[in-house]
Amino acid sequence: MTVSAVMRAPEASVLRLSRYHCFVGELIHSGDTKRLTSSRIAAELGVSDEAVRRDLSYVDVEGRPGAGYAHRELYDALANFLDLSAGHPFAAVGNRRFLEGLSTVFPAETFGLRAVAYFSEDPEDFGRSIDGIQVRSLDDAAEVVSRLGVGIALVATAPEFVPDTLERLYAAGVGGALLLTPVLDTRHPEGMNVTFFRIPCTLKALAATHVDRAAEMKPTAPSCCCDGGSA
Amino acid sequence: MTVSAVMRAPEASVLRLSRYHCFVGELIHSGDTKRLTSSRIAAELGVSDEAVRRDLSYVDVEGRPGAGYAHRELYDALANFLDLSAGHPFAAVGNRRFLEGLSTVFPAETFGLRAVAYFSEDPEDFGRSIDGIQVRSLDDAAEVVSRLGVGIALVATAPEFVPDTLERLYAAGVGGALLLTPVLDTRHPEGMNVTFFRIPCTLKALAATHVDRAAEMKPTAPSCCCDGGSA
DNA sequence: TAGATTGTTAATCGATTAACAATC
DNA sequence: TAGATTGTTAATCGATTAACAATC
Repeated sequence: MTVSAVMRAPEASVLRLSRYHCFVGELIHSGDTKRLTSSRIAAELGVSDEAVRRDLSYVDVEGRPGAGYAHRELYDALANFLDLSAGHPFAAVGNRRFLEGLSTVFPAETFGLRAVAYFSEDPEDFGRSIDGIQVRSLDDAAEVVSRLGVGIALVATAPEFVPDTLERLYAAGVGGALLLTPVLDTRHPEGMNVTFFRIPCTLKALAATHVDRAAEMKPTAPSCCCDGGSA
Repeated sequence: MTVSAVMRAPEASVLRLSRYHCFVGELIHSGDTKRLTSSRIAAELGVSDEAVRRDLSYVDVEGRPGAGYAHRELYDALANFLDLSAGHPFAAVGNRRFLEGLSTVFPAETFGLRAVAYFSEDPEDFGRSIDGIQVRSLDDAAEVVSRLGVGIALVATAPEFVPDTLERLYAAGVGGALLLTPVLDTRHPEGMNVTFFRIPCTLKALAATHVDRAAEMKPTAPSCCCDGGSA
């Protein structure tokens, strides 16, 4: 990155950069020593190598022409850019069963993250623990969040609890939330960064595209999903 | 839609159209009779009204200038465009706990979808039921999927089972999958439409943006998240 | 050096926004 | 009719791809 040409990285780049962070973390973890070049990252992750270099230009790291990037250096630079610590803490909100099941679907440590607080909207869940972490009421959010220094949360409550949950998390100091509960209405605390992920909408979109009605119109274009149908 | 100007709807439009489908479905369900205009949809869903009209131009429906769209007509046209039936069936794959918890996070019927088959990779789960549906082995996928006419699936297995799961689903006739398990590698059966959703990457991206380092560079631009920070 | 790969500029592509005539 | 809203065209914006000089 040249010092003068500081510019905002597009959302899409930030998302890809976070994938590179996961990927390089995995390489380091597995003791990989092969050359780490933009085209290797690109091939592995299904993006173009120009995109990788363009994305990395937002990050304070330098590659070596002819050689590529140093694993650790790149990892640290990405972590720094993304404001991530080692085993970056996050909170999760949802019913106990879901939270329990989640940890096998998404083994946080593998990705350099760490669940440090669980909240539920169901009083029956309070006090029970998941992986040694007590499930608590959102009433405790402010205390827990500030004590553990949590800035981001995964939210998967029932739909009716979403607005309240987001407000309480934000009030407690959580600045960013990934919302897995589908809600149509996007209102949320001003200043809070919320990523809305809508399972039903994504499923519906899949129903639409898997028999692509428009396929007959673009016979020359490459097939829709071969180069990574990511969202 | 004019008949001659058939063109492929962009991915982003399809995703928004599926949100309109959810939204209009909810309006119908709640007996709403207020005018249904592009600007109303736009305001409610946090998109621009031009985008709504542009999106709807891909769909075989006509609005009435000065009046807007007929609820039912629009709903049916959207369902038709998206290839959706009423209570569109989908399968879900994951551990039992997660699947159980999922149904409160994502009440499918509310969104015009219906879980008709559950699969687990854990033999302990086989035979137990969730909401009256037996959890089965993926060995039964072909039979179940073809019998129930399932075309799409929600996949949330542990990471190591993902490639096998996708292959078996595809072999069983499932053409589209939403993958909630984070995987870096995007390889999947050719011809299968897979949407990769990566919880850890999205969380990391949130860590990056909630203290937006680049904010100081674009003082004139509107704040990043006020008009719907959707992904 | 020769080969490989970076970082960046220019060209392309696609999607969003603005604007407005058509029309209920 | 007058007011409101559609459908679409043109203008803008942003992101991706291509290309290549710089450089290890």
